[in-house]
Amino acid sequence: MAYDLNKFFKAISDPNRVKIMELLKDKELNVSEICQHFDMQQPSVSHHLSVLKNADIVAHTKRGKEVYYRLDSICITSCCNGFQEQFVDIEKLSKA
Amino acid sequence: MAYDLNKFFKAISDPNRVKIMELLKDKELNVSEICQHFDMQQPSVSHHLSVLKNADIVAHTKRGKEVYYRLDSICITSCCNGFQEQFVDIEKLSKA
DNA sequence: TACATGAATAGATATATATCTATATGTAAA
DNA sequence: TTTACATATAGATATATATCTATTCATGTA
Repeated sequence: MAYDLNKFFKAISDPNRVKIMELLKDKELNVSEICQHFDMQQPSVSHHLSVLKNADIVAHTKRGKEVYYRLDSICITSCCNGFQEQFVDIEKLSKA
Repeated sequence: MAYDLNKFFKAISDPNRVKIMELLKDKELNVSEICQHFDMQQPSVSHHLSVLKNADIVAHTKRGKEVYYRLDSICITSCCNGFQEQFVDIEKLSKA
């Protein structure tokens, strides 16, 4: 099944999820560590993580009791580029 | 005031609005012409257009009774690129 | 095995948003 | 100067989503 671009954009259209992505920019973090940066309760953070995971924006690995999350940069790049290409004629743009 | 990236992603996270953007890919259309491609009523289409306009994704020009809408490719490009740069380390990515 | 801890899930509720109908506004033409 | 038409706005309602509390599940440890 083709990747759902709409799912990607729904996922990143929430500021708390974008903030999670920022936290994960260049390091893995587990759920508790992510929670420390928010006023939300842990289940809310877990909800946002599941939305991000469902859009393939993050991946996760369980190590012991903790679940570590990390960013999938390739997904971000391909979605952003794919969307652009869908609407922007590169040649036309370079003439502007 | 800085451009609100979240507003951009909220705007493009609705499939009907993305469809409007597709219709406007390489031509201007007025509201009635856009309506013909949807089952929604005209006020709903106007609502979506106002969301897109508010995010600077489309611009409009009134000519006589009609209001013509067109895509702002530069906004799309800069938002997609800006978002990518916020999360993706280009150098790291090219090594992958 | 019982207990403690980290994370996910369930269910309820509040908030945001998409859509509708009705109406207002602006413009051209009869 | 009325009338018709294109679009926008207002207000109501339905749907989606974010958040909360309570609970379950999984894992490690006493």
